[in-house]
Amino acid sequence: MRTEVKLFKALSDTNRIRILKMLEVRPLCVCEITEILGLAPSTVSKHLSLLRDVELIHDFKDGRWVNYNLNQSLRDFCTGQILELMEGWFPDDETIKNDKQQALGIDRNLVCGS
Amino acid sequence: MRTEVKLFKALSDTNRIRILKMLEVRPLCVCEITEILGLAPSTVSKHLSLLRDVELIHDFKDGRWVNYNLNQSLRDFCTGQILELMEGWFPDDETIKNDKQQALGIDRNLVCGS
DNA sequence: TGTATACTTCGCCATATAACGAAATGTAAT
DNA sequence: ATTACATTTCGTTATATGGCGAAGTATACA
Repeated sequence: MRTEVKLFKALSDTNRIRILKMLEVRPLCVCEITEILGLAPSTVSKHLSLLRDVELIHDFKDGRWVNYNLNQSLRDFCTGQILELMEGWFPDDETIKNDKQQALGIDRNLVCGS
Repeated sequence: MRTEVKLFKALSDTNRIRILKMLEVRPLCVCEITEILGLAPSTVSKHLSLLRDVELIHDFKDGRWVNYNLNQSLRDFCTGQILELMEGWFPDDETIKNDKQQALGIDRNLVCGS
């Protein structure tokens, strides 16, 4: 039961939900997510490591960037089911629509180190 | 998004998960749940009102008892989906198996006011 | 080798949460 | 009416959480 409670805890935060939903669009690096959320990098990093701990997301390096994407392998029963379910959620949420729009257009070379 | 975050928060606690799973067996009154969880009645009452707030459960009176059961009507998209999903979860969890066993056998006339 | 950039870890603070017991409320039975 | 019992509300306490900035780590480029 521990795992599942941790999974729900990971999902119990607006900013973490926003991250998951923007990763539906495409993989993003930390500074892109930071830019979209408007939080401190350290805060975003903490959210990401929490989401990674419960295997909702996965990270892979690309040079100096760390990219995050949704866990595609979905080995874990509960986690996979929840991610799949949430694909149909928030269709009309303005924040999420806006986040996704930004995720599409954002260019890390312009955003990072600005 | 508020609603969904509140839903996940409601699910982010071991005791509340236990309550939901024991209510799969049958409706229970507060003192029965209190007995099974081994918590103070005030604590259980608070958990129940939290679960009711997000419409995961429903209450109905029976004399001096307040019974709680799972929200059957499942009007809300997310809540219903989650409840349905969770029916397949925790099949081997010892705590939950034991809780359900107790829920089956418990008699409020013996348990309450003891 | 040194510097810039991306990210993480750490330490701190404010707020949220889960627990309890005591007191309040509501209902049933005497 | 009074008493007993079931439940809820309130006040308190300890711990968890989310936020930040500063310091540390890692990678690329000059």
